[in-house]
Amino acid sequence: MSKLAAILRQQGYKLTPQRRAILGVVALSQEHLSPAAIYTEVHRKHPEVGRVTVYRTLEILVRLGLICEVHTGGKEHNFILRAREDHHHHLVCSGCGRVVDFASCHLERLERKLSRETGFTIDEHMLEIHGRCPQCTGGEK
Amino acid sequence: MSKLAAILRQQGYKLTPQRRAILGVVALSQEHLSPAAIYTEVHRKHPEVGRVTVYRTLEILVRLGLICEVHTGGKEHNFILRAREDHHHHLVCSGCGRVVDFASCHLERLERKLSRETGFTIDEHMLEIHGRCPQCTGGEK
DNA sequence: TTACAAATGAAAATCAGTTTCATTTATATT
DNA sequence: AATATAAATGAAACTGATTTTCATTTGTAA
Ligand SMILES: [Mn+2]
Ligand SMILES: [Mn+2]
Ligand SMILES: [Zn+2]
Ligand SMILES: [Zn+2]
Repeated sequence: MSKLAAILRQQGYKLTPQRRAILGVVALSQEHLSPAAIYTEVHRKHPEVGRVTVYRTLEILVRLGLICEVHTGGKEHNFILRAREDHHHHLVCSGCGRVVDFASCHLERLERKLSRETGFTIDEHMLEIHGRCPQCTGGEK
Repeated sequence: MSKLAAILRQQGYKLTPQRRAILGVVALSQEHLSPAAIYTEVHRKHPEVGRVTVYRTLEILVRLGLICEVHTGGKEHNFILRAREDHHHHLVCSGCGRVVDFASCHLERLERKLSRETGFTIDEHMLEIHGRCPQCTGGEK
């Protein structure tokens, strides 16, 4: 039983063949994946898995913090396995979708300032930087 | 003739009543607006303006760099006049959904460092901070 | 005026994602 | 193993924002 499956089980979710299949695809991919891409991949080996189940499984994985969304600018949602660090940010290439992780962001001072000025209690932040990777820079879109 | 209208004209776009109306709404708003919100506002005074024209005009304004998109996390696109600030970020209350805007984020050094290390050309960043507003702090999830 | 490419909008299409609901199934309990 | 049952599933219908199509209108230059 995979790591993800074990966590799902432990959280009280049933371990269905459909979920196993989806978890397998998500866990093995190094790239960020759209629900459609996951569906296509899963469907190849397990034609009994429906699109709705892909969406629902992704929803659970996000809720449990096992995957996170990558905002790529397109109209589809994109998800990627969450790394273990608590700071996990993305540098996304708007040309090819390539994603570079980074962890340092030095937002502590900004957060303290905002907290002081607004009275908010700060829990977390989401930071994404968009640009073009070396291969996509130069070649026009 | 407004500033925006003049630029449009100068770029070879025809100055239609519909575009004047849309430009007026966008130029006067201090907030970021969705196409639907702009349509509603414009439609009040100029019922002859259709939704499609709102979308098409916004597309032109983005292309000319006169407005920019604000990523709010919702499903609608949101746009705001470009002139005002380069940076537009959100502090979001996870309790009640209240949103506070802020502009300073001091990510220049981080962006330079990432650019140097990865070879990426940096275009923009999206920063969202989540927490609980004064009214919601103390309450449960 | 005239000419005509540009612009418009009603309607239809698209497209990702969500909801509904009748049916199936994983798992805990006998 | 048999049973009970809430959870999970998927086909189909729906949603809501955006896009496309295309017949008609219009701003602008000549
Ligand atoms: Mn790239
Ligand atoms: Mn805002
Ligand atoms: Zn961070
Ligand atoms: Zn709040």
